[in-house]
Amino acid sequence: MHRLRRAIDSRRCHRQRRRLLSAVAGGDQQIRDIPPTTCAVPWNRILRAHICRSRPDLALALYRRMRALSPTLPNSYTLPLALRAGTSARIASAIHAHALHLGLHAHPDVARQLLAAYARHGLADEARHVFDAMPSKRTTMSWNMLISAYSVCCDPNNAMATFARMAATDEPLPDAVTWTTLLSAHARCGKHPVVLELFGDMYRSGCEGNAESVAVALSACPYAGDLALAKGKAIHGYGFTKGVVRGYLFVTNSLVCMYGKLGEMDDARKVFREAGERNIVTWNAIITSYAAAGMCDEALDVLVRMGQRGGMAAPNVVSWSAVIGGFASSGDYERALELFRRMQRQWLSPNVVTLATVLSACTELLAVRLGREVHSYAIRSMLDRHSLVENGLINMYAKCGRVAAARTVFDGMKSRDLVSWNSMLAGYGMHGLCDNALALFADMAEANVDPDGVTFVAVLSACSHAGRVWEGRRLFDQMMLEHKISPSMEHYTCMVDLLGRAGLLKDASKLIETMPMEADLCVWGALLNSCRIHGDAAMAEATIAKVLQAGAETTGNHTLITNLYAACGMWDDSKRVRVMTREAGLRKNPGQSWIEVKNKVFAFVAGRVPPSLPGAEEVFRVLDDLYREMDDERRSIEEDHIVNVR
DNA sequence: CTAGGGTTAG
Repeated sequence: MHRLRRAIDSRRCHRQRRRLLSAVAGGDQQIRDIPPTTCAVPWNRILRAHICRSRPDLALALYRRMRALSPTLPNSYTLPLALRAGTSARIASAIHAHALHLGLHAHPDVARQLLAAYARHGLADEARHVFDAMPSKRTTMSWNMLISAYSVCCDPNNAMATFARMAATDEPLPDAVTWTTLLSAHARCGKHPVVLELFGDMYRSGCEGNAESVAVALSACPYAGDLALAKGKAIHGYGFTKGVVRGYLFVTNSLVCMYGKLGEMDDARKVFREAGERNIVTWNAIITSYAAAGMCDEALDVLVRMGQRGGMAAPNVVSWSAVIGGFASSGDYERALELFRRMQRQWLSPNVVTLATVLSACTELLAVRLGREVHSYAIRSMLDRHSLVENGLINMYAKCGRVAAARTVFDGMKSRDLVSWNSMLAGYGMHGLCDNALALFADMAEANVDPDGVTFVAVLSACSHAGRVWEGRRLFDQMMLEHKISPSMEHYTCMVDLLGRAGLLKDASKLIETMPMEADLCVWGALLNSCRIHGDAAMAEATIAKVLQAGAETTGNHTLITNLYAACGMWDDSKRVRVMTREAGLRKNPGQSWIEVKNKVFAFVAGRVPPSLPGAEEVFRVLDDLYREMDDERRSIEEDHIVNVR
């Protein structure tokens, strides 16, 4: 019946099809001249042709034209084709609406393609709706598409629940694709331990591991803690026995990356060398491995070699971002920024990840000017509304002292994630704007965003800088009782600082005693600093005894203690520790800084007058003035603190 | 003439 009708349609529409084809070949203007028709078949053929030639834009234009001529023209063949051409969730919903209008939503082909389209774009609720209403028997494939929808929208819990629902029904069994989809649902939102557990479940259920699932499992290995390398090697071996290592690019790439992330450069290089085939991802994986191992020059070298080889694998944004990120995380921010410039000179467009990396380098260098330049670049390339860039901007502006600019970015965001809130709060905290921080913290609760440990570090340090003991104590309790966050060393450091600065030295030292972990140097340092501020030599002495007893024989520790004695006016003790330090053979690298004036670099080493500094006397006179001003400022702030505590 | 799964940069 179907075939007969298609034959009749075909003959009736033959002439129309030819006119359509020539109109389409002539470009978009001529599409408007296509005569009205009552037959969908010729349209469908051209739609299919466009999709086969990977021109979804032309296919969609044709579909729009078709509906403009007559909304009832599309049939059960047209809608699946249009859905395949759809490039956004919005288009998928529009075609769904057309299907409902035409009464074709229950047609098996239409329903299946609707489910596929919703899954591709991660509209899980809509996918679920179509799935539940599907007329035909549920197949493994339709289950897989629903699970995939949850995977795409980063909802591993519902992916798992759907998998459980599928397992509870006895008809369609999960296959390798079902398992792989479930694995990737967890991998893409960072639930790496679950990925490895599920990979084990998959093996135990008797499902054959294939290249795709092995690739996902390998990508999760570097996050498996102490057993990471052992697990990675086990899965490597498993893949080998299944014959999915050699000749499977995805697995090769996953292996290079896994070994690289674990710092096993020899293994990473070995897999890379022995790979029969390489693509851009393979090259980027080896670049990333070098960068992760801190071998940034080697990473750059590979990138340059890629460029010289020419042809197939030219370096792309990922290659460049990886090298830039490598330099940035090794602390060489200047090199990172220099490479960012070089990348732009090669006419390669940075993307949101590149910008986020570059912004973090700007932040560390306190390079607001360059940061603003990156901001304007982001606006021009329309990347400024992406949360990754926005969070980077908030962080950059806040840490560079432009708190108002940071707030402008924050206020302009359409949706704020935890990182946005934490960056803004930390910005207020580090500039002593405690009231702003506390107000924003209240807004955060209002917006139903759950704070995490980082949030509390930000607000607690804001309180400690402003001497707000009562608020700080309340927040600390709230963190533990309401939010069930167990305090980390950082939180204790904040609290010791808060209590100590306010002069509550006994409370601070009592808190250290009741801490569930061994206090580290930061915690002791906070207490000692408070002793210094309040001139409590006895408490300082007792504290130092405890630090020495804890036996942290590091240079920094000795220097800290020396300075502390000196600050408390206990010069004899200060000298004693200094001698002790020298005897222990510990020497601190002297602090250094340098400035560039007219292409000449002037270096300053702590405690040493530069031999060839013109106008040294003048410099030191200005410095003395500055010190005096800073001291006055400090004293007035401390007086404020005392007033606040009372 | 036909759906679903995979690797790299933060």
